[in-house]
Amino acid sequence: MKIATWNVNSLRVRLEQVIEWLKRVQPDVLGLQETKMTDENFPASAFEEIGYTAVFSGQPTYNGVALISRQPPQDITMKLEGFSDPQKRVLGATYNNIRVFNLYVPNGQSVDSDKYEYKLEWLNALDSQLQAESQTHELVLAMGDFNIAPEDPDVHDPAIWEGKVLCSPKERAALNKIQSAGYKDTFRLFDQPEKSFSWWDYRAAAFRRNMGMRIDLILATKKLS
Amino acid sequence: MKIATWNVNSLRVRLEQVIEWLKRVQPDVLGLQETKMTDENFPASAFEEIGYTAVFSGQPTYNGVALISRQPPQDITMKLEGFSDPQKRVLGATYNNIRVFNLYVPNGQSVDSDKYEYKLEWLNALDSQLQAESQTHELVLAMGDFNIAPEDPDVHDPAIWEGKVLCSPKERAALNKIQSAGYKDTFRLFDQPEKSFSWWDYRAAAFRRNMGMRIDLILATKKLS
DNA sequence: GCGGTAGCCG
DNA sequence: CGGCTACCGC
Repeated sequence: MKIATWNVNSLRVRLEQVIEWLKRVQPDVLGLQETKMTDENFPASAFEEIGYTAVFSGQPTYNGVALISRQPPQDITMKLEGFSDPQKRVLGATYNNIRVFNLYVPNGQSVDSDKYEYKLEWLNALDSQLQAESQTHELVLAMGDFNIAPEDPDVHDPAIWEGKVLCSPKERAALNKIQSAGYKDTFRLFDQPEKSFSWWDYRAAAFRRNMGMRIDLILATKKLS
Repeated sequence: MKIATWNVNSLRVRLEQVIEWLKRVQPDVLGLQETKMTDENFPASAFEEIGYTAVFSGQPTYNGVALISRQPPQDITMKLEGFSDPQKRVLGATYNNIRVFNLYVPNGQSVDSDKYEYKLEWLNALDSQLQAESQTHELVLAMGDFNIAPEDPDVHDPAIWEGKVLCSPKERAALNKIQSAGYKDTFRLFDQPEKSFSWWDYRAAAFRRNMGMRIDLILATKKLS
């Protein structure tokens, strides 16, 4: 199984690149975040034409997630249990006995904002969900844009980012709680080059200088990892 | 002398096409309307690079006129005498003893709007200006987006447009007044194909069906015409 | 910086 | 519809 995650920041704008990437890389499952489109507008046929199935949970302007897969998804869920949220950030589905969660964790804006509190509550609900899932499924995978850099090696300049949103202790503690319940950060199961990042801020021309962070993660239960 | 007029609806967006057109057609003078840019942003160097001089009178978002020419402009004016107007719709300049006015006549929106009254007042001031110009210059040319279809043959469907803005009697009377003072509608000095238009509404896919109007005009004093 | 929205104008 | 201005989020 080949499983991947991609924050597309508008699927309408990025569709052509996503289709080309799928044709080239041929993953079994691809999780998309920030599709930024309603379900009525979702370009399902573009994926069908190249042999993929899509499930999606979207809204206008913000958020929106999708799972693109070779096999049809089963037991689809679009929310975190017991956490009422109009924002579309969760898509769970089962493929061949692997329970897959595609997640767009709230960004949190800054540690002193309401959005940060929402992020922490959301992560708490995610922890509950993933704990429950690992009770009922041996093979669980949780991937997506976590908007958390797990540790300092995941940050281009830890001193600058210390305590800031994406790196703050409470977020990292929330992620640690999930991990200590058995979910492994799969990227760290193997040796990796230094300064391996998944996100670079548009605003600072950060990509050119590799001033990035690793905030997109694929977690997996022990058995799966 | 080859003289032309073009409502560009944003010179920033249309610049490349304007430059290519100038290189191909090589007019002596080109009047642009709806440049939609401030003078600070005007791309004067793009014209200089291909051997043209530009004068311009712009504002943010709306209106804005420019004259592009081989020869440098003389006796530049940017207003109608005795008509105070923050909107940048007028550019006059002299080239080789030809007095040229580039005009973006107000659209008027609808005959029952304040903008229609403004259009009529503006046209009255234009008449005064052009009368005065023809006293002091034998060769006067007034071109641009007049937002008036002079006569029914200039309208794809005169019945639909009867009495409406762009065709209403008061506008046509204002234009007739200018014409009867000696300014000729140069397009009608020669035989022309039926349904020759200069503008088609974006909104109704009007271009595809040639549902246009001739509202962009080049008027010239008798001696010049 | 690069996505998105909404409203204004012609 | 296709420009514009604004603002929002990351």
